[in-house]
Amino acid sequence: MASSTPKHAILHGLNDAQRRAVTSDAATVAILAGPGSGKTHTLTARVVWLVDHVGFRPEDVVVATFTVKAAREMKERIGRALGNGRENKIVLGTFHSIARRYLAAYGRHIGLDQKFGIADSDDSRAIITRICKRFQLSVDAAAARAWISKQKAKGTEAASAAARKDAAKLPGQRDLETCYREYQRYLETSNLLDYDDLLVRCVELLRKFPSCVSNVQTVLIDEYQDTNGVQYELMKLFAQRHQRITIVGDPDQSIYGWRSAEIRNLWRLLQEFPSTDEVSLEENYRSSQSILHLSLLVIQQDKKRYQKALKPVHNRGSRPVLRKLKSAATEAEWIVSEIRRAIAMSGSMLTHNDIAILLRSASLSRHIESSLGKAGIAYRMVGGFKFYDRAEIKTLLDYLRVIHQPENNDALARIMNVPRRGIGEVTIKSLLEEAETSGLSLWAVLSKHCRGERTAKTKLTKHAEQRLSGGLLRPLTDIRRRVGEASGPNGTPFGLVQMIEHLLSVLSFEKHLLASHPDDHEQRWANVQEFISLAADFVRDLDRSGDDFLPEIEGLQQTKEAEVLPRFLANVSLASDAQTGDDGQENKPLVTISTIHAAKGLEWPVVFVPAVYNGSIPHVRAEDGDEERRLLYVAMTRAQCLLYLSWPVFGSNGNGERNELSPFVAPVSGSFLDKGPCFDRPVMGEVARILQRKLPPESTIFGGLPALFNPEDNLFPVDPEHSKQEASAGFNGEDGRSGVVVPRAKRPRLQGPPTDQNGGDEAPWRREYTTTMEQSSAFTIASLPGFVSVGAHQAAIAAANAAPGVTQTTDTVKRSTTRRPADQKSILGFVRSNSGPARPAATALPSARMDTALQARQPTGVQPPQCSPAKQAIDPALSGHRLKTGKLLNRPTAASDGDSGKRKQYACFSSSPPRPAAVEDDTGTNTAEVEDDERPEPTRAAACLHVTTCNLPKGLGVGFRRPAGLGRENITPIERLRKPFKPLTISRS
DNA sequence: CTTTGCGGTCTTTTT
DNA sequence: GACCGCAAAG
Repeated sequence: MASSTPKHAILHGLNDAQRRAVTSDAATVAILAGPGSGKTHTLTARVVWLVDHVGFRPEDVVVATFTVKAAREMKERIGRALGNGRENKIVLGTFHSIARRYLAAYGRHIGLDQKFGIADSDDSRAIITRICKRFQLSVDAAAARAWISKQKAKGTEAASAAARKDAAKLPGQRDLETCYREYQRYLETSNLLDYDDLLVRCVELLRKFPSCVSNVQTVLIDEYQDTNGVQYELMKLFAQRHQRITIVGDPDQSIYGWRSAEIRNLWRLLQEFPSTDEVSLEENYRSSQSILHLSLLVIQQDKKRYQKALKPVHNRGSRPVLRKLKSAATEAEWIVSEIRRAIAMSGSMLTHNDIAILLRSASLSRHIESSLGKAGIAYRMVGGFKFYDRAEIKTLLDYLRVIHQPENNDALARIMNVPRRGIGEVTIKSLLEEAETSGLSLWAVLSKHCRGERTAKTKLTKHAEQRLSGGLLRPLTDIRRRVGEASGPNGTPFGLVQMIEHLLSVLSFEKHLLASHPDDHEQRWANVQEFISLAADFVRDLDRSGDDFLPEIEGLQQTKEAEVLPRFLANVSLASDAQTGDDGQENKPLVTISTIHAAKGLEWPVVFVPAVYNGSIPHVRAEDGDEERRLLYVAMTRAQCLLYLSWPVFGSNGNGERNELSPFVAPVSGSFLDKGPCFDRPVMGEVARILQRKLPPESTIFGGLPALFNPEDNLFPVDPEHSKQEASAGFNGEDGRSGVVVPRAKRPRLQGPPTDQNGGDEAPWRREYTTTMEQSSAFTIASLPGFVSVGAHQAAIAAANAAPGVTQTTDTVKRSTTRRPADQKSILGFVRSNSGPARPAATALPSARMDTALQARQPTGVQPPQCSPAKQAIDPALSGHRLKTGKLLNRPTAASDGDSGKRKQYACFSSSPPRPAAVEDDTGTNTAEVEDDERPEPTRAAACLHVTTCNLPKGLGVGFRRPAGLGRENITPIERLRKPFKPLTISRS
């Protein structure tokens, strides 16, 4: 074996199912698993396996993720495992960035100008608004934009089918189409691609010139449930040569439906690649049992979902909290008080880094940010406002874009009067119109006018003309020229940073800021400085690890991307956020505030999910209620040890509007604590075990408590309304029918006045027994004494598994089957049987083993790889994923659900984990084991406290470049491929 | 024609 | 609390 990494090292620390997924020799592998089951870890290991063990060249492996953050993390992890910087050769990134890379290299084959720019959402909005005005279209610009984006995202296959179907449709349709057409025409003349175009054009490229990807051996996709139509096509096209695809996903975490993500793509894949090896990972290594239990109670309200097993590995932990507060402001204060309490009562075992506040909308952060700020707690905000969205940064970027692409009318129009040049809105609009109707670019109109070659129809004052010519056109032309010279032999280097600095001085940018933002010009100027250092970092990282390397393919000309500027601009457009440099500010612990969407794939020991009221989750404007529920599920399953949901009873817009508890939470509200848990020794001990940390001795903890510290969560009334009889009683009606075991909501005990409860209560943390660190090893089972490292523990399990006689492995571990449990059907089978018209779901293959399931789809499996057969198999109701909760039209299972709550017979899926409350958590199975692979990276402190930037380790955002042709032996891809696959380590019967 | 000041309107999620 | 449209002053 020519493996650089020994096999056992790749597989080290993986459980059986993960191992099977990693080593599977099937061409297509689908890994379906719930949160915290090590999906990404498994995918990473498979990449390493494919490279080091199977022998694919890294540059022949494509790994696509959905978000920039995921791509960064993936790259870092692969880098750690692979070493030698080989991760830089892998074609790894978001779908959009990979597509851009291919278009930059080969785009001219499909007639794409090499210097194409990327139109961001602001650009497209502006363009579409203008088009709607000019053509007097009777459509809302925003709606048109959404429609156009949907059209593109559908993918060509679906689009052509749809086109036939609704040929004659709504009256608005015509206008929409006109708008679409004009929009595309405009983008083309400005040499711009919008986000969707990147994918669409790449599909076109790979379809017409398959040789571009002829080297690709295998394709791996993370968060597959979020792919949309085009991305699905793109995936297949990348893999067109060898059809080797590995996907990882979880239908329950599909939260991008609004961006045209299609869960259906999962069925579609299984349909089109019938011999796909399905692997499910069932152990949850992240959360405590009680967190998992409650999360499942929430997600199971969706009766149409494909149910997967999810087995907690950890101990029970403390029950999640559902806290009711008076207002959003109180809620924020309460969060601060709980953060302080948790940290203090853990003796600083927990730090701010361990805490996340996850929001449905970024705008909800206002109160929370101000409370944290008042309390002096440092935080960072992920998602929401972005660094590059700041006005001053956008202006600078627009200047850079115009330097790069003079024909970018929108950018030019935006900067024409910034800094002020005495040119108003009206003039600019008129000039833009003139440019568009005359077929010239705005730049051309202006420069011709100023040179006297052609007089613009629009009147310009002498003053404006002068400033335009001297302050805009000339300097930019000048910069452009100097960039050109720099690439010559002896030219003085005029790098990106110099360019920006030059620009700043030519524009007197600091003065401009002072004039236009007298209040906060300092902050804004600081942002500009930050921007410069970002650019410097980018240039440096480009030198170090390179970017955008695509392997050479024989007989196919690549366009080399030489210039820094276009790459910088592309990086900005495609990166969701800036990575700030390592400017001073050591690793100060920061609380994370994030949108739920941006938190996917991450985990924290302590998670707050505020604003769980109707209108926030589910959001008022949300179209798909089930998706909103999944969103809540994603948020809840980020938590490892402590989970807090909360909601303000009264809306914050003054007029005493009442909120309603989220309907996803209300039915199970009784399963929550109504206030923060008492952090006594056992509770904190469990936290420590889950996190594998050392809990300081009690003396240290109490010694460190500030004076007058309140050890309980009783600063705020449990029922802020004082009325004892309202609450959530109304929601319990459905429970019996839906079969969810819900303890009756407990009436919150009436609390005394919030202030004076301290002395009276018996101090709950002062237990009779003291559990010291040493004694706490007794919590864990004898065979694995004390706190062990993950690696050691995994090794122990592995060893135990290897020796069949040894019984000390826990039940949980032993049952970590490598396949679906006996009563869990293939996900494809699930779809099939659900789509059957009157088939009682419960009887459908009640004990289908995988083999039978496989057989079941074999006959139909041989199908033309078109989407039509797949469509047939999908229950339309399901594919829409739009079924309302509780409207369970007389399902035959309803009856069986009702009776004795032993083990629910879910319609054709597995035994599923809502563990009855009676299950003992101390069966000795739960050693403190943790898979830390999905722990968020420690992040650097922001430059200042309240900046909303996300700091990630540097050097990971950029792609990679390698001197072409270096270090590559003359082994053709084909020969590589011929290498025998390693036989499976796990026997399959 | 541009700038400034005022009042009414809305507030998802991301590449 | 930020953004748009409108009216009046420079």
